[in-house]
Amino acid sequence: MMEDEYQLEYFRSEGLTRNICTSCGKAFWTRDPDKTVCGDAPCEPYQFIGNPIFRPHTVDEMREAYLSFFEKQGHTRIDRYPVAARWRDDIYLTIASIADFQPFVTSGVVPPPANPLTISQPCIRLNDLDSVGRSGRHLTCFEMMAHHAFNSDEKEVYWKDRTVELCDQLLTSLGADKEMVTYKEHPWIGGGNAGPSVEVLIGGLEVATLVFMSLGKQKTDKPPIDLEGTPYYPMTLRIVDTGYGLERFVWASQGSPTIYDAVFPEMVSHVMQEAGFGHRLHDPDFIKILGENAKFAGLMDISGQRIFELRQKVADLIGIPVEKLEKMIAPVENVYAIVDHTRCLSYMLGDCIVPSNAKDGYLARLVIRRTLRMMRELNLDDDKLPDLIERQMKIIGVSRFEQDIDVVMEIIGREIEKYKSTMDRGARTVERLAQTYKKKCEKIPLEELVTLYDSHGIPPDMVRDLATTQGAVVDLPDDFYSRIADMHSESEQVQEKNPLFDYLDRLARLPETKKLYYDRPCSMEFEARVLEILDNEYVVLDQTLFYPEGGGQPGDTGLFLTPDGLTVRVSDTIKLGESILHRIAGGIVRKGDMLRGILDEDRRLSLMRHHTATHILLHASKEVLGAHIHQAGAQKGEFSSRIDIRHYKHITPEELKKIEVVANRLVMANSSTAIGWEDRTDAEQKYGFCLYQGGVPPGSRIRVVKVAGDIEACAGTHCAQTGDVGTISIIRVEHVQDGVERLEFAAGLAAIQHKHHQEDLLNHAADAFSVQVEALPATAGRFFEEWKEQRKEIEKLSSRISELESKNLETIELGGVQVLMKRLDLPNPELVKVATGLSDKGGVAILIAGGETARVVVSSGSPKIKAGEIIAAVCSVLGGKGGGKPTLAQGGGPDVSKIEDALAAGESYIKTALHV
RNA sequence: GGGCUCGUAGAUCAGUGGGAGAUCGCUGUGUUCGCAACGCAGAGGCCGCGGGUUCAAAUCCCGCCGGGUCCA
Repeated sequence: MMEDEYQLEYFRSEGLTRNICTSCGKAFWTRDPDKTVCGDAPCEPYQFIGNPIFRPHTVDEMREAYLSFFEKQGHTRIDRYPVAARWRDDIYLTIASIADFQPFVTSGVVPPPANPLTISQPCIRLNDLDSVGRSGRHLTCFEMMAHHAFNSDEKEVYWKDRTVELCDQLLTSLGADKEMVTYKEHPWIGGGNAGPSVEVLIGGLEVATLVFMSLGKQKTDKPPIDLEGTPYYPMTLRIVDTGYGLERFVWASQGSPTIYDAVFPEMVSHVMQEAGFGHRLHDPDFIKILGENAKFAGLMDISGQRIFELRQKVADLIGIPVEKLEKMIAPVENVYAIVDHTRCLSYMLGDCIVPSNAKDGYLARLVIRRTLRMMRELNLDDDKLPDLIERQMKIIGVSRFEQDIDVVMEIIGREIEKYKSTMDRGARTVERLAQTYKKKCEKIPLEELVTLYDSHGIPPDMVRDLATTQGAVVDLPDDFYSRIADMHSESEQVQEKNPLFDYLDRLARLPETKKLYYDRPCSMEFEARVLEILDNEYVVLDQTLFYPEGGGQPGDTGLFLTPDGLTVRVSDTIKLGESILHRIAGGIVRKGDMLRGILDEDRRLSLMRHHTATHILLHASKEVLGAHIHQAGAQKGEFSSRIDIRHYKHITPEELKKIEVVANRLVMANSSTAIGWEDRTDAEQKYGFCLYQGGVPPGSRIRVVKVAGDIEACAGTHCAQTGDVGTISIIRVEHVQDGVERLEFAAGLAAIQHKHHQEDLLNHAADAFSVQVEALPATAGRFFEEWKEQRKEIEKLSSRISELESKNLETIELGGVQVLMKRLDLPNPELVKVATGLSDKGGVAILIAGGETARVVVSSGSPKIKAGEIIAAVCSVLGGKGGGKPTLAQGGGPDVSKIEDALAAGESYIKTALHV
């Protein structure tokens, strides 16, 4: 597949030959004609440990060396993008440098910020979490250094030969020997795109991948190529997508045992000191063991069970028992992982991710909890985590982050508290469970472990450890986590297709609907010609003032006036493709007619006020709560609207009032709203990704709305001045999910209406107590207190009554048993007391209370008489049912007039039972 | 966004349709020079809220509110 793609003129002119790896069978290019293996793991072991390939560089030095090299080669240096991929709705985290430019640049909709360009993009990948710290080379967070060129028919920048040539020159500029480099052919398919690619290997380490993205699943006018049974079409853009691993370059430049030692020297030594084995850093035997371990780990894919194989191999080589090795290595691996994870967290939190139980916030929490778990294994106190993260942020450079370091510290502190309480709660739950199963002499079943993990977040190995100390046995299979994964994957659902999509073909023939609502946001009437009518339900016009649903703003409603003078109701407006559909409810509209359109003015104005108010509130929240505030969803309405914002704790009533005041100050400042279409790339560079609060709009140009300091890409209709909003009143705050707070508010007249509604509620409540509204809180409090006291008093009195009653009651003797049968109009608890007072002494009582319905209590102290059976007989006379235990039963029935008969039925039952 | 799970005394929790409970804490009291420990007595509950089913709901069903947790 694609063999021809690798016959580069550059390879030929430089004298490289194409060999086949005797180990893996893959083709590779090399300057050494005798080379037989491709140079990748596991075909070739690391050769650079203790024997660096490049001149020594720190992380910062290496990044600078790379970027300035490509700058000198005509590339423009671009600032890094955030690790939270807010410009995309398909991934949460930035996983590669090219992710910065997807989908709009790579699909050709938008020009790149520069061409060619170079960047060092921090990326986060959590796929190989288990290997981090152990393999010596895996990281959750790494910087992908890259140079990208975007080639089109109009502009050819450079392609394969130049890319490989630049790579060669870069490597030699860093001090590498060109003879050692191999280029392995590695066709690349992923994410709907494909193309030839080469992996760049040196000293047994893959340091870069050069991808030539040139094919896509999306249809173009060029003939397709078949790859693995799927047709791929040549793309309009051919993209040079390179990825150079910054950390791997630094590692290879230092030749240290692991990547972690090279990348985070200060952090590794700090955490080692904290964990109490810092002295080992200078122990040559220990360093040798680490080196051997890393070399073997480099040759293996260590996941799951493979870690045991690795341990065995290294132990054999060094000649110590595997248990001893485990004891030495495992804590160091934890140190490495902690150091990696804390840097990952610095980027996540520094780039304003808020930990949560959903979405990207969950990924942050996952990493935090993993880190805490490993710290506990090293006996490091939880409270040391903020310090570690602070150190990392300072090493990276605090100015490189948007989030305030104090906020990051507070977030971490809160997460530690949450983790502690989850673990404490978990420990208690496990303890109880262990006792239960221990008593039953059973193993704790898998099912319980699944519930503990899935519903309570308690990892199974913790359950096992805790249960064992309680003396219980746990049934824990090795493939626990994959079982959980299987369980979850069963519940996948299919996405519903938009039924309107069927109209797209018909609409494609029509000209784009002219959007009058942008030019004349305050106009409410217009004339337009009918271009098309779909299924007598949707009307398409040549132009319209009706705003279609979008950005959380509902579509406009209103009327059409036809040439015949008839009115047709417009119940909704929807955008589909480049056309705007007006949904009509009945009425007759003909193609070609000129119509007069009239909006529901009050509704539309209210929606505009709410939309502008949404932007103002977001800005006010940011001012009060911090830089991390961004929108997690919003819905506008005519009478109230809501905006969901990311925040790491509950908004207090004081903060809420402050937000409301700030928002209303912005309203009163009466600043003008500025709205304009801007080039997407320019806007992103100018305003940052805060632009995308309500999702990412498509297209090369975006509509930028500036309201009171807030700048967003937004398609909605807005007030011309902030003062037009009138007033903003926050109705309530709601906690939607962890890390997300919902503000519900009303603007303009709706705020006044809301105030009226609140007043009505208060007045009604005050009327019920016959007091003034001002006295309401005190009065309600007093009533509730008195109610509770009186309830207690009633309880006391009625138990006193039942005491007195039971003293006065006359029993009869039947077959040696004291029997009481009586109508007694007392509440049920007292009936029970009277009855059990007798049955406790061996007697039997049948008590019936009258009222709306009859209530029966039967109590028996005699083994011969079952209360549950008597009650059935008694209640059936009363037309009802009842039941209970042999000693005590309760029931009732609607037929109050039959109480005497019911007592008689009870008596005859007892007589039969006692053979009297 | 989807799934699971929990809301009962100040705290931690039992209670699978029929008498609201345990442990700790709290108050008083006894023993003590005093404290601790212990003995005795007592206070403390809209069983999250609202509907429904039932003769009867803390318990079953539905909705809401509030926590927790796993996954994408």
